[in-house]
Amino acid sequence: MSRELSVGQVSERSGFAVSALHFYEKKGLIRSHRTSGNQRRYDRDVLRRLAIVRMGTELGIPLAEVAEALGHVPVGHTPSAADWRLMSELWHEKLDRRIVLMTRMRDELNGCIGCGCLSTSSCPLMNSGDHLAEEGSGPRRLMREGGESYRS
Amino acid sequence: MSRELSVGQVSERSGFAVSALHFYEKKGLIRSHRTSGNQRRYDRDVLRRLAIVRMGTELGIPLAEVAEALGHVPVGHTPSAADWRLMSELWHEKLDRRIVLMTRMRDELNGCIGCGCLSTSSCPLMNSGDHLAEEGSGPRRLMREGGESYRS
DNA sequence: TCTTTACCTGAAGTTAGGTTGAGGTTGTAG
DNA sequence: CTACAACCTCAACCTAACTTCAGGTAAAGA
Repeated sequence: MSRELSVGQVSERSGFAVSALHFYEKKGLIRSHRTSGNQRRYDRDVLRRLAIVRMGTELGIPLAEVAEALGHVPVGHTPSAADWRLMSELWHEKLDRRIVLMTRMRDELNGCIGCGCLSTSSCPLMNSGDHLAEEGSGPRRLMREGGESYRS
Repeated sequence: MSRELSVGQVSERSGFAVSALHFYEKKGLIRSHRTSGNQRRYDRDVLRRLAIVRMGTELGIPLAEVAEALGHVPVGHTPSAADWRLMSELWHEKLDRRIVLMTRMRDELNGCIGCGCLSTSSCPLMNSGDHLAEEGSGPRRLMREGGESYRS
C-alpha cells in the first residue's frame, strides 16, 4: 500500500471535504506535492496535522491560530519530541484558560438558579455585563482573540 | 433617574456597539419600544438579557441558540424564578458538555507530550481523526450543533 | 434659534471558514 | 482505447455576526 495519499483518500480518512483540504492548503495548514499530472499527493503525516486542525476548530480556535501552532510541527517528517512538546504546551495553556473560564461561568449561572436575578448589584450576570462595559469592550473578545481578557 | 434607557446608554452600560444592539433587536434577542420621535427606549431588564448574550457569544454559542435560550426569559418584566431556572439549566448542560470535551482533549494532548506520535495506532490524536472519519463526518459538528457527538 | 450630538433606516461591506459550480485534465477499469 | 470517476483551478456564493456609510430626523444645550 502506497505511502502517498490522494486528496480523496485524505478526505475519507480525515473526514474533511476535499474543498476544505484545498482551503487548508491555501492557508498553509497542510502541504502536498504533485504528480506529473498535477494531482495532489500527501504524506501520511498530513493526517496527524488534520487531527490537530480538527481539535482546534472543534474548540473554536481560529484557523490562523491553529496554523500558527502547526507552524511548530515540521512538515514532511515526524516531529521531534521537542517540537511536539512545544505545540502541546501551547494548546494546553489555551485549553486551561478556557476551561477555567467556562467553569466560572457555569458556576455563576449555577448560583443564579433560583435567585430570580432581581438584584442589580448582586447578580453575577448583571455585574459581568457592567464590568465588561467599563473596560470599553465589544463582542467576541474571548473566542477570537485568545481569551485572555474576561474580567481580569 | 429614568427607568428608560436610550440606545446609547444601553450601549455604554452593556459594552455592545449601538449597531450590535440594532442587530440583536432584528434577531429578536432584545426588544425596545419607541418614543414619539421613533427613538428606541429600553427597559432596564435589557441589560440582563445582554449580559446573557455576552456570556453566550463569549462561549461561542451561536446567536440563534442564545436567542432560543432567551426565549424562555420573558421580556419587559423580571423573569420568575422558574423561568430563570429553566434557562440556567439549559446553559449549564451545554457548558458541562463542553467542559468535559475540552478537558478530555487537554488530557489527550497532555498524554502526547513526549510521545512523539510515531504510532499510528496508539496516538490519540491520530485515532481521533480516523474515528471521526469513520462516522462520515465533516468539520465543526461540535461547536455549531451543540457538541453531542465527539467520539460518542 | 441654532448647532451639535444622538438617533433612525436600509444597503452594502467585512472576516472567517468553507462550499458550489463551470470548464477542463488525469488516471484507471473494462 | 474508451468511458467515467477523480482531480485541477478559479471565481462566485454562503452563513454568522457585525460594522460602515449615506441620507435624513430628533433632542438638548448655549
